[in-house]
Amino acid sequence: MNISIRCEYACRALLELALQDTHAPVTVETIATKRGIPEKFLVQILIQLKRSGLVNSVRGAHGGYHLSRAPQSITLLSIIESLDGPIFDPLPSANRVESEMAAIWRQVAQEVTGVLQKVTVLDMLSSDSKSTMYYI
Amino acid sequence: MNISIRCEYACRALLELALQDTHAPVTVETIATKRGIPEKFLVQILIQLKRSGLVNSVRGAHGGYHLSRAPQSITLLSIIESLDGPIFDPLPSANRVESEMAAIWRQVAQEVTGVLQKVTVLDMLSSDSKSTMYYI
DNA sequence: GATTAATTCGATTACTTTATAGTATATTTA
DNA sequence: TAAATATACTATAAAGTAATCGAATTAATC
Repeated sequence: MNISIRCEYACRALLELALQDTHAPVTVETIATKRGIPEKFLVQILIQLKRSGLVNSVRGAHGGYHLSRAPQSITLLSIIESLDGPIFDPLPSANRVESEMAAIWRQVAQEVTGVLQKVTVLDMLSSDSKSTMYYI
Repeated sequence: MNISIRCEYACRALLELALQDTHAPVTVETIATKRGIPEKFLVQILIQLKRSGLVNSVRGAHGGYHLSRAPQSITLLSIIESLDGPIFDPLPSANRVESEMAAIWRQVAQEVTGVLQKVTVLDMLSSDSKSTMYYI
């Protein structure tokens, strides 16, 4: 029950993109340097975020990545699911068809989903000291 | 963001112990057989549950494991933390002293903690078809 | 055409989880 | 006290996942 470092990196990257209110593309290298993320790892993360439709990319000179929609419409749940797949899935009862715990796991999963849906990139932006000077 | 199979096994074992309303000890072998858990793996799990004070053990002939307190006072949070340590800890920002996401992660961790604290072994028992005939 | 930068692919390293085996220790019963 | 029962502990193997690196390819701009 933890957040993978992939998700942490993804959130940091999205924070950096969210600072570009003009949606101007930011290069992988810039994000990696400014947010302290291994560049090659970040590439993979951004590709997944793109496949899930959270970001878009522009190739070639002056290219890079930018958010595909407004920060307040990108939830923490969508970020986590983009990288790790659906939360609590598969249920830990893989070896049995359906364990005696399945109903409980489904209930917990639903409540956690609710928690993660309430948090958006805009919320992250508000608590990010690096961005405070910009977004006000 | 999933539940480990250790937690699943731990919950199944606790369900089995909770069926013994007299708190009579149940052997590892019995639990393993009835709940489909690898026996030697279960031993490790039960030792952890004992160290956390969720169960007690009796050695020797007619020994085994039993709950240390009432099912409704054992929460899912305490089970998960007994096996995996504190949830959302360490925060995924291990490489930085404190990342720009730390505040958000703490907030999410607190809300998830709340969800897991509300579920007890008694709740699990209620949704376990194997125990329905007994606990009513 | 040269440059810039994303995209894709393959391979590798490190770590964690899951599972098994064997031995030691404690308790009960006869 | 000997035998049987059952937990406690240690070590390690097997499997799976996470994280990282390098090189070649594709696409856009200048």
